[in-house]
Amino acid sequence: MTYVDESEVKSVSQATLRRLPKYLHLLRNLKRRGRDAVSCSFIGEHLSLDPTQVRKDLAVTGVIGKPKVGHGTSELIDAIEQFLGWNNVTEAFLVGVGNLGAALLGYDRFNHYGLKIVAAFDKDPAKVGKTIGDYDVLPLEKLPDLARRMNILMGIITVPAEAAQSVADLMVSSGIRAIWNFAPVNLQAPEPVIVQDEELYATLAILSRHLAKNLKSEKLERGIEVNGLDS
Amino acid sequence: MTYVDESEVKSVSQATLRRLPKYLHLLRNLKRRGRDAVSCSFIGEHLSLDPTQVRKDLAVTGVIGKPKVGHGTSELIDAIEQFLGWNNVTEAFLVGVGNLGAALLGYDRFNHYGLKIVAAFDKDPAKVGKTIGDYDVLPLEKLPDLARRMNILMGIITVPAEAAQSVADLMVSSGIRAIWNFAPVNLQAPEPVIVQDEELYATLAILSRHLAKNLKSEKLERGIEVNGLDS
DNA sequence: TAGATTGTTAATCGATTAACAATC
DNA sequence: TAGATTGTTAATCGATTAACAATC
Repeated sequence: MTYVDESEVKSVSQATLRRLPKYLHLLRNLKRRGRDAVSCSFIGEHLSLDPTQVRKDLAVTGVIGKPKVGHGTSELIDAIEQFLGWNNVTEAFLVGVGNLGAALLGYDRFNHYGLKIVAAFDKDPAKVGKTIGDYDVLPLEKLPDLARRMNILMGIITVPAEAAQSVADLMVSSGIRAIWNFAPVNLQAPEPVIVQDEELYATLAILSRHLAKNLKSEKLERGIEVNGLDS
Repeated sequence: MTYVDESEVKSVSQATLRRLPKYLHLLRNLKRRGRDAVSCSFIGEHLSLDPTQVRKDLAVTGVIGKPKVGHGTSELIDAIEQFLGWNNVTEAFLVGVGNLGAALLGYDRFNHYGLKIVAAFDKDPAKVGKTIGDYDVLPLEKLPDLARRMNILMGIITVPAEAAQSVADLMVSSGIRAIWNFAPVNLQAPEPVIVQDEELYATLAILSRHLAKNLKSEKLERGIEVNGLDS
């Protein structure tokens, strides 16, 4: 039995964590428009979510609302930011300066989400030394030493699938604890490192299936009697 | 009661749909290496998934395996591609030629996933007329007419959050049925259109929370007695 | 044949949703 | 005060996992 207090560092479902940025985004908009309190029903309506779910999600941050009033907008924003650590900046290294990598380097909005990419690396000698936006592309060999010295905890992988695991290994052995992986492969990493895949093709699959199904339905409907009564 | 046969056009959980591209990617690799049959346990091991889950997922495509052998690699690949409609090319329009939009335009791998971006649009007159990779950036006003004439069913939104809903509305009114949304907002679209958000910040939230939690644990551990026994 | 693997039914688990007392 | 909204406990729902007979 360890004495790391679970109420202090409790585990929250990924589903909840994924919704928190949506709340944050909405709340920031509301605040900008001068709204200083908001109910969970209001949030739910705007994000197409069940109000009870909103309430439960927000509860993980520790905020307490006022009956009949709701939650203070600023208070809620602060609570979510603190819960996600977005009140502090996390510095990250990015490896793989292709199209996608370059796009992320140029993405200036990450600073609202606690993230700052501080260096970019590539294995390809043709890319090393080039400048992309504000970044000089560094050789991959320099990553371990720099990561240690700068105490970098987050790595972003935007290399082709084949190279992704070896980059992950390098990151892990350099002290990186959290990996944001854009390559379409299952990466292995030992505790306490976590890997999160950005599965572009997963999203595409849902859209593609929707269209494929529609086409099929239409064909069927053309051949088969359909009446409009439901049930 | 409609006579659209549910066994032909059945509904599959999003979780399953999201895993199909992973299977596909692995299977293509295996095929390339000359493997012509594969068991669900093997797939599960490589993707860190329960073998029963793999079996159920693959069942939606209609493939039938052989006891003791597994499934034919090529057969499985074909089945998944057909199920997702990736055996045919879906043509898509992209709106918003910023960093991310440009990256997607330059992404040459989509053709393995049934997608072809055929035109790029932007509202900003400064960007219209420019060439990005193989694409001439067209003015947004041209989208409706072109979409109708080319029978475009998929739209990709890479504009800022504020502009996303109006772009979505334009797409919907131009006959587009599936929207891949990279802007961090909840978009509304009427049936039978579906919107899928690519929630970059959702993934980031999970990673950030992991790091924030780690830091907290470490602080706690420094102050509080911890012993290594579990349970 | 023996046993690896299939497909399917049942059990478990966790997340979402509903119900409701507490309260500003 | 009355009622909108909270926080929480219980019910529902769906997805994952386990169990097992069928079979090449």
